Amino acid sequence: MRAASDAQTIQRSSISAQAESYLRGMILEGTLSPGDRLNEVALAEAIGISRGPLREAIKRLSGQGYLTMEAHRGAYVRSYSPREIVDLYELRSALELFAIRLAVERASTADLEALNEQLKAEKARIRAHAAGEHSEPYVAELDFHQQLVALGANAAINEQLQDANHKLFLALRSTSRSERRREQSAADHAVILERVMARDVDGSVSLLTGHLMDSMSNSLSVLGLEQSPETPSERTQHERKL
Amino acid sequence: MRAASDAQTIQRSSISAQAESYLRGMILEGTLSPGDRLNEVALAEAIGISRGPLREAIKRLSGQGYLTMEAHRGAYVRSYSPREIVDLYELRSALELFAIRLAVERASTADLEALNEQLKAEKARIRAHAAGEHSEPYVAELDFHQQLVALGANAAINEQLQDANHKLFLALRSTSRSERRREQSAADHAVILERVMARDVDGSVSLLTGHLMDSMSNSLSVLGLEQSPETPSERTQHERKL
DNA sequence: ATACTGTCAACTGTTGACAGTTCACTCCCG
DNA sequence: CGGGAGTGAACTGTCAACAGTTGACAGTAT
Repeated sequence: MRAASDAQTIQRSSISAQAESYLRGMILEGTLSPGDRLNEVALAEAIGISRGPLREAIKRLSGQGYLTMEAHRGAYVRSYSPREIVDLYELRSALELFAIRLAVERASTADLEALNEQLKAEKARIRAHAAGEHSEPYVAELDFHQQLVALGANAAINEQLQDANHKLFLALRSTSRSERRREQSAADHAVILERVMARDVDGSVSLLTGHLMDSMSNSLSVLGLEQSPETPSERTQHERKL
Repeated sequence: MRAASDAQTIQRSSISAQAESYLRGMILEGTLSPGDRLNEVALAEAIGISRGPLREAIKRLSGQGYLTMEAHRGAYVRSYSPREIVDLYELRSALELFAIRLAVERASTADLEALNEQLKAEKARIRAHAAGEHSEPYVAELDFHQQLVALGANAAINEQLQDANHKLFLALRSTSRSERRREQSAADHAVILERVMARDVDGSVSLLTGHLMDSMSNSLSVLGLEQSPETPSERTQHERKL
């Protein structure tokens, strides 16, 4: 743990708020992995605060779903079962497919063009990173989805989507994505955005549907899971029809 | 406040967990209204616990979005602007419209029939309650949506939907619904369920879309708001097309 | 050797006291 | 008589000590 020094440097706002973002950072960046148990005294000492504010931060994060708590046994970094991962993908689909309709309706042309520029820049960056091997590109890809949905101008949906994306990111951190996949993904984005700029609701929705499906099935296969733990044929069939 | 006596009686699990469900109860049942400030010492004393666990409960509820916190000024019961209410309605639509597709795919005929029976019973109850004036029927209506979505068998979506419904319930508590509306709503439910039982995806989706739109526009007009605070024509147009 | 029971260390849950901030009220000055 | 700085009560933020629970380990009986 890099702990204390960093926390000291922040030194602003309430200690419990600091602890919260510090902990969230540790979780999101992988210092704390799913399933890990949080030892209060050790953590508090490492951060350089007392247990009170730390406990409050833990409670808040558990309210947000990043931690689970067992009575008298402490807090654990939440881990996700294959089923829960599929559920999260579906949740994400529900939000994005609705949001893209809103975006087609509401987004200003200027905003869309700005996003388009950004997309081009990212494409170039991916090529440049040919063997660079950062995990950034995945974050960048999430960014596209996030920003596209943001153009739907619905704060509640944005918030939920960001939450779902964070959790998926956690659940899938271990899986690395192939160069090939990344380029495909970027290409998909471009086509989707093109349809949105043309204000084509049905086209946008169907392209995004396909993109989300690909993304899910790819992640699941990398994890060594079949598409659908329960009812393979039905589930696939459903996704196709959507 | 009825406070201490009740809390004493519970006496199980951790005090902070007690405090949490106690507080959530007060919020959901209206003892605490949106905008109210929570005084820690007074609340703690009323419940009969010390401030530590109470603060933890507050932090957890704020993580779940029921409370907002201002530094050195305490916790407030979250209140919703008209815009946020519209956003919540859209979030709910996004979740339900996706979930009903899942339900059409996955729900067992037996489960659907059970829900159908329940619906009939409720219809009868609404008639019986002619001038009974309970707020229950609204809860019952939420129940239908909740259960229908539950048949989609996606825990993440269920959870988010329940959350959205709770928040809408809070935001709209003051508005009372006419007898006429309630019967219309129950009738809608019956038709929707009928389409689901026929495994008709498109029919279910379009009926549910209409039902959700009606529900939203009705609530907003009761609140004295126009459908869309921002761009009336566009927004309405969008909803129609959906 | 195995199963059961009692003990102990480690950790979480809770409390009351202390420190710092905010807000409202008062008092003074223009 | 109105407005602004000063003061104090009330409240939130933080801490360190205390109490209760859990799980593991060792010791004993079968």
